[in-house]
Amino acid sequence: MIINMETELRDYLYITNLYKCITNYHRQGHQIGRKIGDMLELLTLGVIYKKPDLKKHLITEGKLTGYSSANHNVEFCFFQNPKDEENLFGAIECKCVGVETTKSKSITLKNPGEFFNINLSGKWTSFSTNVACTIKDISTTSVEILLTNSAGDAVPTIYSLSVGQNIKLILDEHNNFICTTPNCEDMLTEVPQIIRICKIIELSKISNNSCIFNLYNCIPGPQTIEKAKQASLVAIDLRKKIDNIWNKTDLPSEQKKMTFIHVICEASHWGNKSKDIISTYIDYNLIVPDAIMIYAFKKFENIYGSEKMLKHIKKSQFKKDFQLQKVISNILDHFDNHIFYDLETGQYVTLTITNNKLCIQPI
DNA sequence: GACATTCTAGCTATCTCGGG
DNA sequence: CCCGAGATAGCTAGAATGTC
Repeated sequence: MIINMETELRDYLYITNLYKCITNYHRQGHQIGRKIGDMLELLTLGVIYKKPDLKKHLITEGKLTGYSSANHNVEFCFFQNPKDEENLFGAIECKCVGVETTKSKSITLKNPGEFFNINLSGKWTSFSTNVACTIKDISTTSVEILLTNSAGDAVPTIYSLSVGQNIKLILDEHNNFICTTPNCEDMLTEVPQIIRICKIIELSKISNNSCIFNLYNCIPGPQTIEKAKQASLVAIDLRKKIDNIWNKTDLPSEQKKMTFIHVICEASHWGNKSKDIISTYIDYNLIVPDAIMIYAFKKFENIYGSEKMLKHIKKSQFKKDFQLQKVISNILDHFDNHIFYDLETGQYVTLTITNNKLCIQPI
């Protein structure tokens, strides 16, 4: 199957569907975030391995020195002569920026009947959805809360939260208000639509008949712009060194020796300014659709189990582990090798070597 | 091979600034 | 003055590397 990108592209920022998937694993942000990056690299590596003429020029984690003398660790480097790492002609850098979960405040409540409010509204909404969370009962290990919402389109609901558990208040792209079950085990099913606002209520602890709630905001990757600057600098520094030009349009592409490709996932976090930066300075920017990343995580979960799967998501494992190579290859096949979606032309592309140069080609 | 150290890259807290 | 968005600064898990 080929993912129709119309189902994912929007003209506003939203919280990626991949977030729903990885939330189910209940891992720490750092831990799972790194693995998303690694999965993106594995898929990219899988594409390269399917092309023997690309693979034979490949060096992974190469240290490249730019015009400025700065060193850049680039995930995938292509040399005409890979043995001696001579004559660089291509580089691929992968970047992902996940959902940021920031604590907004901590609230302590003592008696049944006490409550706090959470507001879910955005610039685009003409109304505001107010959610009131009222304490019904406090036991030694759990708290019963009543949620009512001003939109009136959901009946008041009672939840029982154990210490450490959370519920998520969500406004989807059709302005539906949804509250997940405590410690939601399958957010993909519970929240089928695209999420525009997500706030988390977590029961932090219970002591002396009072309970403490932590409130979190979920924000779609505000630091994409920093990643954009970082990737752009690497592209420029290498371009100046190899082709002696600053700008990607300073030479016709057939006269350039080197191509820099940037692969991103969770593309819905990349705002216009971030996209403008990378498309100004980087030759090609390719998006891996959320649906492919989600499918890959599900596949790893099925094969390795949710406990052990993270161990298998790493590049160093890929080179020696033929089963892992097969898993990745099958994932790519499942999407008819339509993995990279070109940000600028809006079509799926594949990597090729043409006239000793790294190129992309529409498929 | 076990343990320590360093490094990378993604996550999060804080600061700043502008609009209401 | 408050709030929220954008920008910056700082933090940390896991991988890579070094040391014994």
